[in-house]
Amino acid sequence: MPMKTARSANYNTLQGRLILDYLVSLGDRHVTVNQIVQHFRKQNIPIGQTTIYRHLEKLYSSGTIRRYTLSEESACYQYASNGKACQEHFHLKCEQCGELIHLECDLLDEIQKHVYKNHSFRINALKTVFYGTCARCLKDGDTP
Amino acid sequence: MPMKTARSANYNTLQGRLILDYLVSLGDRHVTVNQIVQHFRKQNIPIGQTTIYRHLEKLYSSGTIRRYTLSEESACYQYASNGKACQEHFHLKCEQCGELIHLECDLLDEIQKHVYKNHSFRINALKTVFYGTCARCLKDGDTP
DNA sequence: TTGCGTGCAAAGGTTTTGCATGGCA
DNA sequence: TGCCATGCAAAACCTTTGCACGCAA
Repeated sequence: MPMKTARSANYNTLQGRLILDYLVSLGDRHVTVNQIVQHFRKQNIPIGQTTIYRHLEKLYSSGTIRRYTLSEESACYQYASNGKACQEHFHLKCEQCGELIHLECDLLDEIQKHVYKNHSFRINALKTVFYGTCARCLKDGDTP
Repeated sequence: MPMKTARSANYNTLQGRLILDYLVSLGDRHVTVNQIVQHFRKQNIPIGQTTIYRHLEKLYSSGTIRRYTLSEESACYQYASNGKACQEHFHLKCEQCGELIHLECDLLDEIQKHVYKNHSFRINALKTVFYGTCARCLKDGDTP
């Protein structure tokens, strides 16, 4: 009998390939579900939004893409290009300009250890994003 | 003539008082709009959710309460009692059971300072959530 | 009396779910 | 052939808006 784990089979389908290819092609830009729907509609390859939601969920769970909740709008998704390396550091996302900063810093390593030791919580660096304001936007908005 | 600014008159109404009193009574805990609705419904003092939304908006604009957009759920509100409370700590969200943990820890304060000093990034602790696995779920899922 | 406050209903938007059909393996 | 994937429709949510009426000042 086939191992009936709680995981999906991950069939190789046209829609699945198209969605991932599109995200990869965007490089470090991020898109909303609606933008993805529009993209394929323009190409006359309409893909149901339900399908898109379900693929994004899978890709997000597996760490292939990142998910952001910028402002109060809908969620944004972005390909986690350098997959491996990014598991070992955190990400800073500027709420103003949307820039994503990869934070390579020993302090962050300490955080993970500290929170695990003292608070019994295992941080998932893949999904954790620090929101805030980047240096450029801090300068621009000095006197609002 | 009365200054006709874009601001409202802020009448002193029963509903307005009840809502603020409730938030104050919660101390540093935060609640969603729905929780507020339920609270008053239980007391047989039902207040329309529209009214609650509008009061929260005013209180938020004036800085009387804080607003969180934790995880992907609905917004949370909390009385800005002493200026301290939740803006000076982070939140941990368990990906397994969904529990939200308030992390009171000096180390986190250091993070903010460090990231600002060394990486010129101002972290928004209100928005930032650490995702991971809580103590209970770590135990439960030891051997999956 | 004036005009904001209230709350019902309805609309708007995002995301999820039910279900029958289609397609991968 | 057995499931999973797909996608339409509908539901489930959260939040906002329109409107008539009530109430504070």
